[in-house]
Amino acid sequence: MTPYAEKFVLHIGEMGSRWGLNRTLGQMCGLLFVSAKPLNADEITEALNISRSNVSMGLKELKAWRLVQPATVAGDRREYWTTSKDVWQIFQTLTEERRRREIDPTLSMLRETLMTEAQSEDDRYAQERLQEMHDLIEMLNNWVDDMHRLPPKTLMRLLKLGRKIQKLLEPRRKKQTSPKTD
Amino acid sequence: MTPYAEKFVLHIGEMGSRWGLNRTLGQMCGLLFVSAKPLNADEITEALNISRSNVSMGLKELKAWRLVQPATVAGDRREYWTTSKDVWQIFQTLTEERRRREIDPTLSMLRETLMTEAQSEDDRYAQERLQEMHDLIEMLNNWVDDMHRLPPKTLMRLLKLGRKIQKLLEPRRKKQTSPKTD
DNA sequence: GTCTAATTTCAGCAATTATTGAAAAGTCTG
DNA sequence: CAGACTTTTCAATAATTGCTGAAATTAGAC
Repeated sequence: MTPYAEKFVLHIGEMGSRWGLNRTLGQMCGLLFVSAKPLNADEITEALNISRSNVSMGLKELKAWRLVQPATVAGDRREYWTTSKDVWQIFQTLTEERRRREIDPTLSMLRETLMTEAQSEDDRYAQERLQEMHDLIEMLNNWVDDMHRLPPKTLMRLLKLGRKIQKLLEPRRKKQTSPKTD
Repeated sequence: MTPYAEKFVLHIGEMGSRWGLNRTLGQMCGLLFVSAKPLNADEITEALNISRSNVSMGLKELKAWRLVQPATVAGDRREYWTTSKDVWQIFQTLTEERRRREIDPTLSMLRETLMTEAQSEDDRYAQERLQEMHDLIEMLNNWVDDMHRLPPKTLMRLLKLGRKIQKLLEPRRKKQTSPKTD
């Protein structure tokens, strides 16, 4: 690994541990991401200075995260690995997987808890908070789903538009009573 | 803590560890969130069955995260603590803090690395990936900033609109050549 | 089938992270 | 400013998480 790539890979490793992966998983992703060609397990082992078995386990996990894909190299029986080279694609996959692993179980828990009856004044207060949390998460989920269904080009346009979007929204208002914008 | 709150608090604790906090920090937040009144450190200690010193350290960290606020109770010299009762507010704070702790340093690293000259073909390839990553993060950052600047009501309206927003976007197009939507 | 190269598994060890109790520091009251 | 109450700090330890090498398994070549 050149110093150029190394700096990036080490940093992404640290970030990985904050993104549901761990240091090694992050480094593996980072390495594959900046590598022009797919790498085999031995190459990863050497580049990251970790054991062969660690690489094997890491690849297994990254497969489960849908962050790496196998590739074949002609005339080589070993398995090679890549990531998507599209950062947006990677970001989406990461987001989807985290949602499945974190948000969905939380929603289930909230729904389940909200089904049980509140036994006291305190419970009723908690119930309200839980309901609000549930509704917010559900709204954000729907929004994310909706955005994913848009053609990527449209989505990018929308993101780049930023708050200018407000101008498209305003003509729809029936009244415009408030002079302040926030 | 009633069984009602307990289920929630324990779950949020587990989630906390995936959101940059840790189990205890998550539990403390969860507990304060569903409590109608501010709690003092001893009450937290008892509710969560952890040591007094752990609570003290936890509160210190949560202050740094801007997730808890001190409150005073008349005629009681001890310090009491609350969280915002507005989930959206909490979500925003969490997002801002994570950005400061995770995204910003990553952006700096990317910029710094992109400043150094590529020494090889491989470096040049890596450089392109880094540039793309940098640009995507920057765009998302700008978008988030922009959204925060909107009045909350408008933002909520926008989120609830989901992909219907596309319809507002389309009249602006000069051509409408593609019949497919994705 | 057998031989060889490649990959996976997993129990044990290492490293990291979280929690505690005891002691120190801080703060309010008269 | 003494005494009682409260909070904080921190070194020691507990718990968790990650990594390794040896052995087992799988897959391809002949």
